[in-house]
Amino acid sequence: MSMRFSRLYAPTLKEAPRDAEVVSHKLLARAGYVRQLTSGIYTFLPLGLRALNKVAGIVREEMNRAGAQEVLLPMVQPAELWKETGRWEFYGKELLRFRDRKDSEFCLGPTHEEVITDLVRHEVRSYRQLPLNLYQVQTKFRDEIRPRFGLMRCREFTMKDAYSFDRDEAGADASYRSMYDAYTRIFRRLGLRFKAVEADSGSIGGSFSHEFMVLADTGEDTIAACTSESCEYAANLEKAEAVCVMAECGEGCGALSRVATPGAHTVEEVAACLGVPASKIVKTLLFDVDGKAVAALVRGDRELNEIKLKNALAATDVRLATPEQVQQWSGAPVGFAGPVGLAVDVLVADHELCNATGMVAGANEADAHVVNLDMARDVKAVRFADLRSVASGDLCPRCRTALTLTKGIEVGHVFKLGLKYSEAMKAAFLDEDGKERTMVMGCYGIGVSRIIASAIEQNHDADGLMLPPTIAPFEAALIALAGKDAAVLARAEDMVRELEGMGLDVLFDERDERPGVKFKDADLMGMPIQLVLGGKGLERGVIEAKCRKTGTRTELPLDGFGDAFAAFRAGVWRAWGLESPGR
RNA sequence: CGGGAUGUGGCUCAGUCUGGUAGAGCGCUGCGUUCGGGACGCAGAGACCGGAGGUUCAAAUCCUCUCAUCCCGACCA
Repeated sequence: MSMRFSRLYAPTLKEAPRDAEVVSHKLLARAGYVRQLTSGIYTFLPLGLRALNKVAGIVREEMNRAGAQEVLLPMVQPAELWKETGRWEFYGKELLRFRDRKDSEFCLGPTHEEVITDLVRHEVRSYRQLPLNLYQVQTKFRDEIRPRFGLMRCREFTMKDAYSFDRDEAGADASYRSMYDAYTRIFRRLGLRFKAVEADSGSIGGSFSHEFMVLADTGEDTIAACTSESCEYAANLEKAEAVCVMAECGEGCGALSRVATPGAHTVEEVAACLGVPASKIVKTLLFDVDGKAVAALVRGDRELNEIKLKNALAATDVRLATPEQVQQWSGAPVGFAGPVGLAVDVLVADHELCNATGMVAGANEADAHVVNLDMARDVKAVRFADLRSVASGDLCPRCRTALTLTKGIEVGHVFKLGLKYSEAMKAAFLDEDGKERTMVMGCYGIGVSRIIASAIEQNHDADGLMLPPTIAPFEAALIALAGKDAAVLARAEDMVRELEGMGLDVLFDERDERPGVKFKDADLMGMPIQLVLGGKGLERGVIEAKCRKTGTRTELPLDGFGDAFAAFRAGVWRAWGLESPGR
């Protein structure tokens, strides 16, 4: 397929819109791929849509190869289904709700577990119909509290979501594995540098999950990965297990006593005031957890991980206590809470504090702390759990090598759901023995529109986008520097047809523009291959080829162009870490 | 929902402090010259200064309210 530049609706901008902050948003807007309509909602222009469709195409191929079948579920969903699983109440404000003319309640689908489970429970009755994996590429709507980062965190976005139904755990595990493998193939084919990591399963629920992260410094998520060559451990920071190096037991210390620490609220201030390292301080953080007062303790030099706290308490809502609550529970302003004599419902501490002695903690009164705190001796009714976030250099929970932290953008997520939805919605079948059993589910998402943004976050330079050949709207841009030279234009036309014959999508820049303008536009738009045909080149029988990613330029002979180009093209694909283009 | 910022031709911005009736660059239209890395000259078109109310002889500018967008935080595939 080819397109003439003069007819392409791709309004490029010399300057990025004021509101664009992240690189991908700036460049997508400048290159004429997308326009923002309102906060978190974008229009896809022809180039953007072509890229989106290229990604979706690869996703479809690999999903189909893995045995999944495509469907299209409604975006508007009735409240009844959501009430059945309890998510009408739990999903919160992110679920955009509205009423129709008959005053019935509906929502815009942020995800489709309810709808798919409803479909399948009506149609699947026998073990013979399982396993089943259905997927769709759909527009989702999530009324994010704060959409941001352009296409990275939208309210309206394109997602591929798949749902598997199996007769038992073993089957569900096989489906999960199959999707995990399909995702690995998909992201490889897309030419992205990515990593699969263990993840918290969040509000979707379920027993275990992996996220697929595109590695980019601008990512919102932090990944903890093992640095050992032989170990594959990698996890989202929310999930990464901390290895507890226990303090030596029975070291003993003097009696608990109170000391004045005027104005020392933070760990740093207390450490400076008393001349102790932060690791000898017990940081006491107060939370309102489902309405209960909770104190969570971690070492002063550690960061509390709220997700871990939430999971440790099997809670649904965790929020930091307000200053008023802190005053009420600890009897002191923020900064002076400590585990001794604290009026809270639940006291949890990180494993690391289990045998700690000689610690410093808040005294639960203004401007005072206690010293010589022995956790085992002085703190009663405390539970221990993994509460802290791992830090760079911490030990890998698998192999005890050092961990490293990197940033990533979540572009895919596979969950093993288990029985959560099938039980709530009674999705059951009869097995060989005529016994009724509940289906075991999994769900698998890919952020299709987010992939475009993440590809750019990962690949761009001062001149514009650089897109992998599998994502770019056109694999090649052919620039004809014709001027008044009709021969150049005619030869370029022939070349477009030849390239199409080789299976390429070509953007043919036949505009009567100055060369500089055409070069700038081509670089900005990021097509992986640029071909430049000019009058002088035509005389000499050559055409210039440039790889957008590496900047490499080569002259290819017009005589025998096909073979020369095929070799050049293969080199471009290799530069992207991709296997040679199939037809 | 807290904190911060910004709304002025299509785009990026100046003008606001110190009120006097709107500017620049880019883009756009026409003509001419130019033509391998966002050319140049000449001539044009294009703005109820986010909205409402108020103060004033006079408001883009001062006051009040409001809407929108962006950033940080809380939150979230």
